[in-house]
Amino acid sequence: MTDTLRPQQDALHRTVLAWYSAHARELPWREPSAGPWAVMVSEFMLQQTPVKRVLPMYQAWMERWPTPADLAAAPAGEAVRAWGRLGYPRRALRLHAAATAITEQHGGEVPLDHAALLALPGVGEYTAAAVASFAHRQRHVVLDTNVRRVFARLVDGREYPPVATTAAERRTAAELLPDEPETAATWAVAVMELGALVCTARTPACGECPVARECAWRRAGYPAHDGPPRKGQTYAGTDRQVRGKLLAVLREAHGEVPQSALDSVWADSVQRGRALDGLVADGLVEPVAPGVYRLPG
DNA sequence: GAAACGTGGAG
DNA sequence: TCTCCAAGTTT
Repeated sequence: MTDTLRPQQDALHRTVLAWYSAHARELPWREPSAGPWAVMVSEFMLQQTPVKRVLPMYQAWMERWPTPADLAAAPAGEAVRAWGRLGYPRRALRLHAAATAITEQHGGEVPLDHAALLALPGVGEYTAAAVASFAHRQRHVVLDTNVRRVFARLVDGREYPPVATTAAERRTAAELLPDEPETAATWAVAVMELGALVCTARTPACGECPVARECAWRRAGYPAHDGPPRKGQTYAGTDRQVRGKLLAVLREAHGEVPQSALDSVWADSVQRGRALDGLVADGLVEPVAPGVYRLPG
């Protein structure tokens, strides 16, 4: 950062960090006792999934598999089953695969290095940065949907960030990131928390916002989002819904499942077959004999 | 870069 | 009821 902006940034940092220390939620993966594995598990579960729904699954998961080696020792299908209705079950498979890689290639310890984290199954740019920052207290740009929205409003004066992450967003986040690693790590989670609790997507609580006075969006009079419409997702009638129904049957039946049990959840046999093939291709379902399926061993 | 990938709660 | 959205990753 430039020297002229430094006093301004220091003030911003202090304000947000003070807000965080007063308002941060107490979440199990933020406890001092939570190690890198706990952080990694929480990050996988939190991908596109609200905290409220993650909490109970997370608790059960960590009790059952307290270390990567514990999870790696279990069949992948057990991970898929324990994932329950969290959604995007491929995450369970990838978390299991990540645990296996950590056990076999990293001596059972979650890697410290951002690049090594990124190489793990299911770990993308965000999750690698989050684990390196939150668990290992390193300095990284952590850009999730909350942070992008906060900066879009605070810095760019827009209601929402662009559809896809841009270089400009990365630059903004990098410039605002405190120099000291420990401070940067807390700043990252603090901005995220601000986006989750105050600077929310639907109805932001600007009256509670510690940086409202500095907010470009507020200064501009809260202009409504203009750009291209934000992607809406349809679900009813899609292959996704069928996959969900099929996998639910497999999860709840402990053991092998006959074709007839799967046939009963969706009438359209063409779509049903396509969905089942997809699940098998993804490794979420294992054919054990003609017309017999189960979760992967 | 677009599209696929689950599920449930809130407004 | 129906749309929007939630700590993204992979192909």
